Amino acid sequence: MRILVVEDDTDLNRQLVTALEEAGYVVDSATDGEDGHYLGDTEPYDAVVLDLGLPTLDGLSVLENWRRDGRTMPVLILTARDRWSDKVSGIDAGADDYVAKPFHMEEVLARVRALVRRAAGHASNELTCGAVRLDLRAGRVTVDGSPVKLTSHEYRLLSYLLHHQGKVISRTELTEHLYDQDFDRDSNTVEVFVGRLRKKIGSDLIETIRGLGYRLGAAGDS
Amino acid sequence: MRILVVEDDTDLNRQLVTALEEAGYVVDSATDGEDGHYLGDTEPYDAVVLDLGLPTLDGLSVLENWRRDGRTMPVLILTARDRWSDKVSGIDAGADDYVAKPFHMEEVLARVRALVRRAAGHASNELTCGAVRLDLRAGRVTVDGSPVKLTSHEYRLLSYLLHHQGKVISRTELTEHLYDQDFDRDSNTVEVFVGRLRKKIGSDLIETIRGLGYRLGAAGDS
DNA sequence: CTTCAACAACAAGAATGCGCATGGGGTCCG
DNA sequence: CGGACCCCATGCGCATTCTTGTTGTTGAAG
Repeated sequence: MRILVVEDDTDLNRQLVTALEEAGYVVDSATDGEDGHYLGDTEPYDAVVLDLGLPTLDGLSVLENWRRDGRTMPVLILTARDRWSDKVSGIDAGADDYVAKPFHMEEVLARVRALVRRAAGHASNELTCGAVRLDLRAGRVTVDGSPVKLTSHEYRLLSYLLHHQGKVISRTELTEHLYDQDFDRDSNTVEVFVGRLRKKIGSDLIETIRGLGYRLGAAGDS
Repeated sequence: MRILVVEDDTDLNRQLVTALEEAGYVVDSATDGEDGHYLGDTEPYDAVVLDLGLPTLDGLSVLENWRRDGRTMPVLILTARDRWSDKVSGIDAGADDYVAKPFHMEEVLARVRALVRRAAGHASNELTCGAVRLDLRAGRVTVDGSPVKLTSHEYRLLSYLLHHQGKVISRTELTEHLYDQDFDRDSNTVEVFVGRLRKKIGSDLIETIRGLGYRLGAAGDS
């Protein structure tokens, strides 16, 4: 999962990025409204953490522009406790959730988790497919009840596939969501990881759709 | 575990800090309401000892502000014996426990212990994981029944991990809770202590989650 | 039916970077 | 002064990641 953080306070920005990365996300960040807006328009994020008070372009405008351009990724607004009216305008502009500053990092993480989850249409913190079960909160994976040890990239890949069960995921989509901006596109890294994952969780789960990509779950054919 | 003490009587403040440090906590302190409020808002404490009669900003207001900002750490109120009504307002403001002045230091320590324990979801004063047993009251650790001698930092580390069994704890989280404000973040001190602790209590207990942090107990992997 | 091209899976080596052990220097204590 | 303890820096080992090359598979054209 790939997250965008737009926050001008460099200190807080770094904190957010660190915490999100520790939680297993791939994170890009911007410190002003224009950069943030550009990134959100051009890169496919699974969620955005957006501060409202930003230089060069106000957070609300950023959000409004995104929505006008048809960007639908979930957005978590950071707002000062006393700026209550912002919340109302934020709702109008298309925000999905709020956290008031100052906040507990834990709370932001929980809300981001919920946003990503909901955006993919899941209700619980556990994703399952066949014998595979992934606990988002503890970051733990089990197959048939017995725990499986995954490296961080394997975990991210599985998490993304589980969030989009039944959908055909192209290789480009995977690289875009599993890596940050600058990544060498022509390499078969993804295939290698799919292979490893299959070896660990069973090869019948991830289906290859030749020429298009991969699909997890949903025994349907094409 | 990291504790915040807010108490304007410098004498009492020092006593509290000393006693808590001797009990194995990392302690920050403030002598007026504003400083205290700021610290509680910005640093991640595991518990707070809060006097009510404070200069610049009343203790109750400090507490109310914290709660309104979503700070959920347990707070132990110090209140004068004859100000009974404070207790009621304190409950409303979100306090977790009380001690009436004058008090026995032992009582404060016991209550802080209980608060930290409950906040982590434990009922007893003994934390165990596998063969390791930690007695919070006596500050003693045994492995397979035989006592183990830990230095104060080793003890703090183990205590924190035991309080958060099964959770992945990042290095940043550890430094934040095991050290006070000013501490050089980029050094491998934490790893050194994890290494020492493993040598003393057995290396199979603390699991390394590469790139994320450490986890104690819960044999599951990810 | 054969051949060829495109694509995917796999294997194995190379490179990166993380985590760990070790030892020195500093500080606080008796 | 000596000892215990803590912090920090260096260097090594190894897990993880990435690349490269080869083999296998599919589908269409000759």
